[in-house]
Amino acid sequence: MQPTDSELVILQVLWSQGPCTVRVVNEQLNTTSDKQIGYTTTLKLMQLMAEKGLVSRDTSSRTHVYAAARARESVQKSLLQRFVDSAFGGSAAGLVLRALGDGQTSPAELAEIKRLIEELEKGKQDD
Amino acid sequence: MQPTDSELVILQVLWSQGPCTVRVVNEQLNTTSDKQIGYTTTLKLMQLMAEKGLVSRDTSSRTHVYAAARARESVQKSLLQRFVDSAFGGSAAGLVLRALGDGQTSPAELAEIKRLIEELEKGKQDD
DNA sequence: ATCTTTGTACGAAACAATTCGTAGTAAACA
DNA sequence: TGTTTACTACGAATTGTTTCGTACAAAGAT
Repeated sequence: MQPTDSELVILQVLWSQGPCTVRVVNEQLNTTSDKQIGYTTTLKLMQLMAEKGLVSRDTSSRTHVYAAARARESVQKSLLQRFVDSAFGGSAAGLVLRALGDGQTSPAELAEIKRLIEELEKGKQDD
Repeated sequence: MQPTDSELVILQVLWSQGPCTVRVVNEQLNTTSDKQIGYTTTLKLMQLMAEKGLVSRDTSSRTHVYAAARARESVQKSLLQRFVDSAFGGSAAGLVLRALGDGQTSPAELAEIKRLIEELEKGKQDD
């Protein structure tokens, strides 16, 4: 199952910080963004995420500890798949061209992408 | 304002076919996808899209004709911006690397992307 | 031992997206 | 002209997401 936008924000915290309590996540959200969000809102969201299987939780102590159930890369990949299909008619190349066309990408990043392309062209599959 | 997923599906029809009536769009949706959707559902959606400014409509004849209000490229660009921010922490390069890493991209497309990168490296901005 | 703090659970409200039924009207047609 | 068809408008049900208040229990402090 795919995370919603709010769920994704929480997952980002779990991915960068590792397993966290609700309080830590909630404070992270409130310091990172301008928008304030209530503690029980975060709690409820994370409980629903646990039901959906997006996160796992350790309930062995009173204060539960949550962890992302899937790796960041894996979730990004499936979100990307859906996004490419709906917005770019399935053409990953179309998306890439538009993403790079902005001139926002640094020379170093461009070089890295070029390197990847050259590897792909050398015949091998996968990253 | 950004289109929702369903709205985007309708926009895709309008972009590829040009201005259309509700009936044409609805038939397109029902032949393209497996899921059947009622005529009034499509109508309502397109009416809401007109209110939101996502489409314009010509009401001079009884059968209204709808057209996408913004160009495909422009909408793709803003959807992409949002997507990169929420799923890739703002890193377009990260997204590109993941999009290409699948091995789904054809050699011709890879070549085109490489060409774009080389142009960008040559110093110029824009696509 | 009591009071305060910190946690979970849960119900429900607020909002948004999607779906379709029904009503009414203009057009086409017999 | 009277009937059927094709269209728009609109209300409302349904579903999903986000929000938070309240209730209650465990832990910690006095």
